[in-house]
Amino acid sequence: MNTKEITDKLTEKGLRVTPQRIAIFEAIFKLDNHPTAENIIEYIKRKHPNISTGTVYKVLDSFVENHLLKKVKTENGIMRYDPLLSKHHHLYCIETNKIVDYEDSELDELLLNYFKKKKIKNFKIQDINLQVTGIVKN
Amino acid sequence: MNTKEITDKLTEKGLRVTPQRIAIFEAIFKLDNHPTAENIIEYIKRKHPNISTGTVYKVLDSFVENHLLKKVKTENGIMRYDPLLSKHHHLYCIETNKIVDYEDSELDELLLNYFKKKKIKNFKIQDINLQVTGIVKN
DNA sequence: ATAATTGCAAAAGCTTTGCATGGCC
DNA sequence: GGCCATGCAAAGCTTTTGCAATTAT
Repeated sequence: MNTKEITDKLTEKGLRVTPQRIAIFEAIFKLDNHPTAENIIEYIKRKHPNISTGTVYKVLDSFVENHLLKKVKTENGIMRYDPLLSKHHHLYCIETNKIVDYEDSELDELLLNYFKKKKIKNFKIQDINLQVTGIVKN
Repeated sequence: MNTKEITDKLTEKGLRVTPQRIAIFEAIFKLDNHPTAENIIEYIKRKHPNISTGTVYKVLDSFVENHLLKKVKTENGIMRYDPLLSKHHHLYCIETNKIVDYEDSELDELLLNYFKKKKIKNFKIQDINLQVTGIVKN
């Protein structure tokens, strides 16, 4: 994801292109492990020491609203950010806090069929999300 | 769940029986909708105006550690508490913030079999949890 | 030009902590 | 009596907010 691609994505969504926004976008891809706001701020401050916390939070919110990122909630309540936009689930490593994306349409169909058959009363399903916790092996 | 039952449960776990602990346990059952710490505090203060925030958090932590409650993380990062201890999933209502328990062994088997067949590389599964978001209908 | 974005600092909101006091076993 | 739990208040941490100054279009 280079600067031109980021610029295009922002423009496409009607968002103004600023150095801060580009830096935040880059950081999320470079950091790669569903970073927290703090991770992002720390990373960016190396090159842009003046970026402010408030700005990063505002930009992240706006990216989530504009479907450029997804917000991922975690065990301890700290939010993390995910650039993978297609439907997917997450594997949570309880030892390292790593979050691994898990994408499989067979699983999604399985779940969809299950709930089609089961028919939960008094509840209209909008989204089904699997959280798998365990340990990453090496 | 009456006072005697609560007392027994606490004793069984080697926890001292105090009026605060009993009140907190009662509150969670009376409130019934996976209450937040704040919900619990507000409820208890009607009868026990002197109970302190710190105590409630400490007691809740200790209950979770001793497997008398489960902690439920939510969309916005505020923790909620669940007295249902058997394996189950949650339906999240995005309109009312209600959390409904969903228990079905057929679903659990389905998931278990799926992952037995799929074999995720480099990951040892400990727990599988489904989060279904949608709208409660009346 | 003008409307949106940034930086800064203050504050909010939930949760944790330390310590003296009090209560349970 | 001894140890554990409570109350209180302070502080911690993540996130939000308000506003003047700056910047993108």
